[in-house]
Amino acid sequence: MVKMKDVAELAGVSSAAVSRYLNGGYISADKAERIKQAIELTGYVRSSQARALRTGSTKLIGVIVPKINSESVSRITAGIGQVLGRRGYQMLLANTDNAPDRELEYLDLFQNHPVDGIVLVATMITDEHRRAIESCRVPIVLIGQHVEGAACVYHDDYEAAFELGRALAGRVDGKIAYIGVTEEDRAAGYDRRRGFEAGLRAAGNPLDAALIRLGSFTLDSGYGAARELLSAAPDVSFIACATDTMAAGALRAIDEVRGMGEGIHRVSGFGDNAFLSALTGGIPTVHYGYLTSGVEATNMLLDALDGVEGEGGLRTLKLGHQLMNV
Amino acid sequence: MVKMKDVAELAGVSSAAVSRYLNGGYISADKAERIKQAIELTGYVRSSQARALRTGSTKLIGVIVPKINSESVSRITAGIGQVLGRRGYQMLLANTDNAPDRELEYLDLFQNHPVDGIVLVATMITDEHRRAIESCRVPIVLIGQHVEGAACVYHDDYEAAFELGRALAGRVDGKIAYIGVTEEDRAAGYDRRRGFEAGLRAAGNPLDAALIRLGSFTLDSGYGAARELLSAAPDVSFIACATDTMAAGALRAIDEVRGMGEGIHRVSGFGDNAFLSALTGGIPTVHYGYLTSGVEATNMLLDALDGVEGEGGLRTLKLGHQLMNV
DNA sequence: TATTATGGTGAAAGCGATTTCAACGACAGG
DNA sequence: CCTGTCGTTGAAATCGCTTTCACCATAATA
Repeated sequence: MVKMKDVAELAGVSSAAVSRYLNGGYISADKAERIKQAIELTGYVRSSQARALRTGSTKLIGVIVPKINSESVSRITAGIGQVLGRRGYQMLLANTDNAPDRELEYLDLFQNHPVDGIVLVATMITDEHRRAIESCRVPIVLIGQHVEGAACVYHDDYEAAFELGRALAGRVDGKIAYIGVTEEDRAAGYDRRRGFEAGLRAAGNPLDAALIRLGSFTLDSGYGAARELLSAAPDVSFIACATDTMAAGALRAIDEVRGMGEGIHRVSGFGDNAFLSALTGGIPTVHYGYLTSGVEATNMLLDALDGVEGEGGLRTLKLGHQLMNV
Repeated sequence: MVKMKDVAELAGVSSAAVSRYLNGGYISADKAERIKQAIELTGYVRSSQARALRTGSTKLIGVIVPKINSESVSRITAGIGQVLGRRGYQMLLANTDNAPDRELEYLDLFQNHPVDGIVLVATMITDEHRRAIESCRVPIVLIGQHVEGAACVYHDDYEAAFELGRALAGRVDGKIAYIGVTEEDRAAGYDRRRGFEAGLRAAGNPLDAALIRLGSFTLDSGYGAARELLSAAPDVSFIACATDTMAAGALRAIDEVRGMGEGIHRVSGFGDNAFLSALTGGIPTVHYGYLTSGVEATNMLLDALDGVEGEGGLRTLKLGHQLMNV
């Protein structure tokens, strides 16, 4: 492996000069030229490990996600990856498989390991999380949850759910049911349900608490909850779900119970899943700019790292949403 | 930041002893105990950067994928991540956004940067790719394509497509069309089409070359190709697609042209997408163990790295498949 | 002419681990 | 008593880069 010293010798300069050449310090034109040629000749590439040890920066960003194979998450990571690549960083991906304590584990791992910053695609934020985030030695940006005192990029789930509820209340005749997710997930659990309830109430069609079920983000859980709902309350005519994935499950359940194609106008979701939209022609749902949230969060993080002072810095950013098919 | 020397001083030993303690070298029981306590007391964690510089190993694996937000890829990465986590490695993810030259770029980047090995979720393998893989300084395993002389984990797309074609030929009455992808993607493009054609032929119902279209892996491209097919050849009664995603697009096209719900028994795909299956009740498709391929490839790579000699080493591994809903 | 900038330069000091190496005490065998 | 072996040990040499620092020309200013 050719090292900096070799290049320096070949070019007849000191390695300090080579380093300066590489990092844009004082260097005369002719030496720069000689160094450039020596580098080309030898095919030298600098060891990022030595560099990392010396500078303390690895140009690595840790990204913690709850589940890699989910459309929303993969769109977010696509956005993160875009920015990272453009700005000369790389992504260290950690998948927690929906286990919130593995988030903590990785938060810990990443600090003592080689990352310059962290993007956490958050689900549940416990006190332990808050503490871990607080005491994190590298900058960290959250996506998907709004946490006081932490930098975050999120969507206003309450407001979106409110609008969806209000819009649906008018269009649906008959009873509306709701399949949510755990309220420990503040955004997708608590905010969406509360917002939806408030929206329905505002439109004069409050949600019957007996018609609320809990799913677990999966298609099957949506299916199961819907089947149960349909047999417990056969007069339900619409099932709103906290995610498009669960909505797909509910759709299948309705189709099974009431005949194929019936479900399509009887469920709503969150997330504007492309598959779902194509296959159903579009159920009522909320479109979030997932890719954008990845982009924004990463830019925010990298700005902080690269010391772009500007107006920005680590802060909180609420992104817009869009009601679809209502 | 507490470093090894601090721990050593506190424990009254040399840092060499601490290092040996950490790495399992000669150390007496009482010193080991003292070191252990000193570490606990100080909360010492060793700098992976210094370690990487000294040992030349970073415990990082580069993973190159064509597109992060696709179900197959995210299942593969889920598998990769599982094994990596279990075996003490971390994943450096690179997303090429379907640009094969960015694969080369990353292959290059990863070699001179800090990875111990590479998993390449491959699409098109050009000669340049072959050369890059050949000359790669770290071990590399391919997923999804069979390349002579390289370690790879793949599925037999030809055989699977053949079986699907043969099975469908009997069940479908009327003309069958095919929407494929670029043949530069040997597995998903060339092999699937060839196998499918051969399967139909074997069942005495050969594919009309005029009914073949080319998509680009996206839902929209499947939709577009199907629309075009349906108007160019209105007597087509079945559209086989090279991916489930394109099949979803074709489904929408058929529904639009011939009425809702019509498409469901008139398309087939590859990949056994969960959404598609739930929403349609299941179109004919091929189930691949994507997660398994990630797991197997990663184990293979890590075995090679960790010097597990065994029967294994870098080799090629063909995984099975399963016809669904035929 | 005597100063002070100013653009360039290389020697050398780390960054924080791992690993070689020589050495040491103790103890067994000859 | 001498020698060899065994289990341990710490000093010191790297790993490959960045960065300070002192220093040197040369040009600009007083």
